[in-house]
Amino acid sequence: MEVQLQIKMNEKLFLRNPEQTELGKRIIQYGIQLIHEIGFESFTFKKLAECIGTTEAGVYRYFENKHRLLIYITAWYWSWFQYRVKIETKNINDPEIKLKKVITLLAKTVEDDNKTLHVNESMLHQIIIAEASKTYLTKNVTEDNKELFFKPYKDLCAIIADIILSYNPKYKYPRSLASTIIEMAQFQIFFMYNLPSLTDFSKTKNESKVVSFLEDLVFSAIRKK
Amino acid sequence: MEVQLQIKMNEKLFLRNPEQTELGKRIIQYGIQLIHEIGFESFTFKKLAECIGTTEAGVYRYFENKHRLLIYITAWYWSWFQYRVKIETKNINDPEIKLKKVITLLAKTVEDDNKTLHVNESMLHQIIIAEASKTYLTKNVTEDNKELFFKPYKDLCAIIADIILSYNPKYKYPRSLASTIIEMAQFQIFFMYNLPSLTDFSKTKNESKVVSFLEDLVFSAIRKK
DNA sequence: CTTTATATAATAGTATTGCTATCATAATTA
DNA sequence: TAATTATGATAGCAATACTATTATATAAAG
Repeated sequence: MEVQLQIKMNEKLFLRNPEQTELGKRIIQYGIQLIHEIGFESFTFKKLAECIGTTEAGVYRYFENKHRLLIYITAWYWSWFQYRVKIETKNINDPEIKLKKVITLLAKTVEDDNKTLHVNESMLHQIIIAEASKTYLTKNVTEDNKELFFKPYKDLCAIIADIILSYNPKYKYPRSLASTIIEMAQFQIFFMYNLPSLTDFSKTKNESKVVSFLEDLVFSAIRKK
Repeated sequence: MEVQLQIKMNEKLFLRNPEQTELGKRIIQYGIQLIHEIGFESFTFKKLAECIGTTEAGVYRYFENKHRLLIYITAWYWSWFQYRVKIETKNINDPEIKLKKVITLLAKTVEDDNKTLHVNESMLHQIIIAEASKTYLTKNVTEDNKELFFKPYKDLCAIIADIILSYNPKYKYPRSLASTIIEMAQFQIFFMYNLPSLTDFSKTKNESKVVSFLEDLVFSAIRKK
């Protein structure tokens, strides 16, 4: 039996649904690969088109511009991540264990999930680390936010905030702590590999250390005093 | 008596020292203004040139490209910030008070410091919040890091890590906590204004709340248990 | 007081980026 | 069989990201 995973995406993110055609799927697949390879700044639709044997105009039929494509794959990632959180924390009632599970999921390298054929999740995770902040660090944040482009990210933040509150209902900053965990999971990994003196993990380069740091930080903050 | 502040910048950041000429200073002054106004993505040397009454080629004589200019002003900001930390924590021995001072400096709006005539620090702070991550989230990090472009940021991180250690010499993650404080001071403020559901400060929009959150986070983590 | 160096202005030019538009054709669907 | 739909092929255009050349004004050095 084969199980396949389909994620329902915000329709305003694309001009034509890339999940529904062969070319569309290749745009996503090789888009992820190319951004990973050369970085978002050097990435162009022309290069992507050459890479998948179509024309620039062909890619533009699916996405308004490369920034929209980045938002699309980022939103896809966080939706997928939320699904993982749900299945991985299923039947766990202890909020401490739940929270630890989430932190591990956030900071540890993912293996490619074969349920989504054209998405390499491991590569995607690396893109999220290096590029995802660029989706919202723009003059368009407010508009893009109104279109609900960041909904998957915000929903995840709300889910984590809820776990925090169920651990300690009196903790005053559940959402800020949630967004801190998410962002720092990405940033500390990026720093560890690229600017190691900004972390304490320079020698080992082990994502478990990031997990330990975040767990210590979070549970110190929310432990009932 | 007039006191003026000069910050010695890494020579590799520019082609010609902008501090030493009139045009150079205008490039910095109006560069900050224009990036603040239209965002780094829309910012071009052509627009800047028009804005200050020179030509595109004129600006290129000072900076290799706009990314270098962004690194320059970011490095300037962190150098200046480090100087502020030094004078503001002078004669304070208690590491707790020191750390609180640093957090306040990080998260609270700065007033324009008249010691630096051509730099509007308040505007610059807003650029740091929205654009500074883009200096290192590139495929060039490693190279740029080797050229010491991020030294001011890393030095500040080390200074904060030292204060953390003097508060609790046994704390295991002083550097990661330091970079977390710095990054989160910027991100929580950005979220508060632009994606408020990622924070707990949506209604008040008050930077003091960010300070409270960070203080709570930091001192919970480093308090001796 | 002349020579030299320095800073800028003015202009031109080129490759790449970031698009939009049009037309033809192949493959599906009604 | 007709009508969509998806793609391919080609063209074109304005903006971006530079580099190069020449002229001129000014300041510093001899």
